[in-house]
Amino acid sequence: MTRAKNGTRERPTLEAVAKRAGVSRATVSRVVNGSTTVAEPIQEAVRRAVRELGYVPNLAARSLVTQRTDSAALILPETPTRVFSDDPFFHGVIRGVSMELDAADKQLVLLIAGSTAGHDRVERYTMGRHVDGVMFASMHGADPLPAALIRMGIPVMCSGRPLGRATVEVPYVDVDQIGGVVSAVRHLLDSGRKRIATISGPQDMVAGIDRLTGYRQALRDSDRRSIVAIGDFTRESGTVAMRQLLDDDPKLDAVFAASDLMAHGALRALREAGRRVPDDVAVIGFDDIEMARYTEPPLTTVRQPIQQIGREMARQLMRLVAGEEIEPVTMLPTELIIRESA
Amino acid sequence: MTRAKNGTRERPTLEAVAKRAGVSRATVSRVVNGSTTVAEPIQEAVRRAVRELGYVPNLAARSLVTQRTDSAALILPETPTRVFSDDPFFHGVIRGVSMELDAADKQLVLLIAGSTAGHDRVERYTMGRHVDGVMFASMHGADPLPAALIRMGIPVMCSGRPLGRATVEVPYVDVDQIGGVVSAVRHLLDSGRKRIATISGPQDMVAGIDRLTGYRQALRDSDRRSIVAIGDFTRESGTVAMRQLLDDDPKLDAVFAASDLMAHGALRALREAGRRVPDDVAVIGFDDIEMARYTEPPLTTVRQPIQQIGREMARQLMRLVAGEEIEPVTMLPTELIIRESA
DNA sequence: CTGAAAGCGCTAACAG
DNA sequence: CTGTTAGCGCTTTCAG
Repeated sequence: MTRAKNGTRERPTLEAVAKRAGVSRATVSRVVNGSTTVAEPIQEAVRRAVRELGYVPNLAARSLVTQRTDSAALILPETPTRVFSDDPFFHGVIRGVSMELDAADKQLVLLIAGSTAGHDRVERYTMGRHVDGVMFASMHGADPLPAALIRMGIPVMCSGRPLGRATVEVPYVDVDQIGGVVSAVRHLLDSGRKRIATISGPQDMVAGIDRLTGYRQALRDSDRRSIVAIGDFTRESGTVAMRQLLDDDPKLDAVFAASDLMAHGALRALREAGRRVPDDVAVIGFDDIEMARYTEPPLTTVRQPIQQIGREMARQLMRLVAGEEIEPVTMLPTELIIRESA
Repeated sequence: MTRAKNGTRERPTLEAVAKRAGVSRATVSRVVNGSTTVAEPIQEAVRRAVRELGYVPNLAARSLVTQRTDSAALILPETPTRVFSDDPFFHGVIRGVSMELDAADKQLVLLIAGSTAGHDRVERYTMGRHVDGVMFASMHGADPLPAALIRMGIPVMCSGRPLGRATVEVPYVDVDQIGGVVSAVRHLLDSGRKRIATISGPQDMVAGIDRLTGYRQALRDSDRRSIVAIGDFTRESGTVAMRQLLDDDPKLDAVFAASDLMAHGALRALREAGRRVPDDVAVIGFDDIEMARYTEPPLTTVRQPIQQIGREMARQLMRLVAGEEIEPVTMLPTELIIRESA
């Protein structure tokens, strides 16, 4: 049997260390926090006492007075299943955020909140000032939490423009979604495609909305009509959407999919339907994930710097936490990567 | 420009709410924490004051006195890249932990610590009592942190037997690795295979060590000699190891890979070498990941209940946090799943 | 350069 | 049922 220690085991406090070292609590605090204004011999004595007692500062007590925790949260309002799917978005953002926070010696706290209960807990956790700042990735619909946190004075950064009319300004970093899509669709137009369809992303997510907007905008300037099917960014939904598109308009000769995963799914549906890519139908994706180079044929796609989104979010957040001013929106570039599929 | 609020914006405290509602701090505290021993009209008054002021409890202050945070950490000592690779282990454990913590209304705090600096931060974070308990998954080598936390009186659970001579007992949940491997190798022996090789996992991880032990143990009872190559659980390493194995012993007729991913990689190397599976060489993997059913041929494998590892870790941890006693080791069963590859 | 004193915001006896 | 009181463990003026 293992006996639960239950936290009740006496933990040495500053007081204890002070007594042992024969100094005051204030002095111990200074040494522990690296103040240089303490005489060397005393510093040594304090450090020995710390070591002997195994003293570790109580962070709750410290942050109660300093109002800082030296940690930041990244909130992913998704189920673990989706976070760990083969969509490399989360992976990239987390990597970027990690790197930047590492450099600032801040602890990254990852909060995954797929369920409603989870979302409520995250709200309590962040509003309760367990972290110095909060980042959001992959928001669905118009989540009121970012604005609520800002009203509480807690720094917030989002990846992707937050949906909903903001009563307060929520800063965010995004990539030039519309510009990227427009250049993709233009490429299709320029190469003489007549019937250009799109497989769009979910319309409760800003990336889904913006990419559809980009598609419509690019077609508006031409005389082509739009042909739309809705997916949810997954491979499977791409296949389903492509089939439907072929049903709707058997003569379509190009398709822009709002994610590489959906483009991959579309490739499969096209193959099943006996269409050759790019001869019969040109395909363009979005994201430039690793896999895009290994599909048959390799995917023309719009590259977005996912990892940099994470870095930029973290960097701006650190500035906010430090009390600096920042630009409310940071826009990162996208780039059309031309391969064999279009 | 967005002005940083920097946390300095006056946040209403219990005191403020109490004054506004015309009651004492204690009463407000009772209402906020759902005590029923407060007269209904007063409760209502307090709730209104809370609403009007937008009061949110300061969790640092609360946990300073309650000694609880209502959150638990799951530590993944890996880089984000590996955590988000196609190895479904992390995904499964996180899912299991999430579900169990959800049920207990505790916040899951995910700490990813690939670098040394990251590991140090995690140490400070957990030792500083930011969480009520700590879980470890996928430990490498003999990490001293679990034992250190236990000595501090912080409840700890590990997935997989912790390596290194423990000065204190670190409770863990594991699956019956050895039993699973033994049944796999027996299956190979029973079907008449003579030269059974293994692609083992990394030897700084307990899963890697135990599965190799199982292999050796099963062969010890027979007259077969062991043929070993070391991988690191990734698909790529499986391919490399299989090539080497074929070099070492071109006549081998069976291979046990310590993970399905490595088995998948091995399949590829075998195909390249012109070996048919299972006719020339039988292959067995470990994990029973989704993909195992879609390989060519489908993989015979040892199923381990990954998600349940997470659930069990979280459940036991909650008991420790509650001050209950638990069994120091929880063993979960494995099961040989026979498909076409062996 | 060091110590004393005053809280940070909250909960939990203990009285009344 | 409600208010008073006493800290939780730490940092930070302010004196000395």
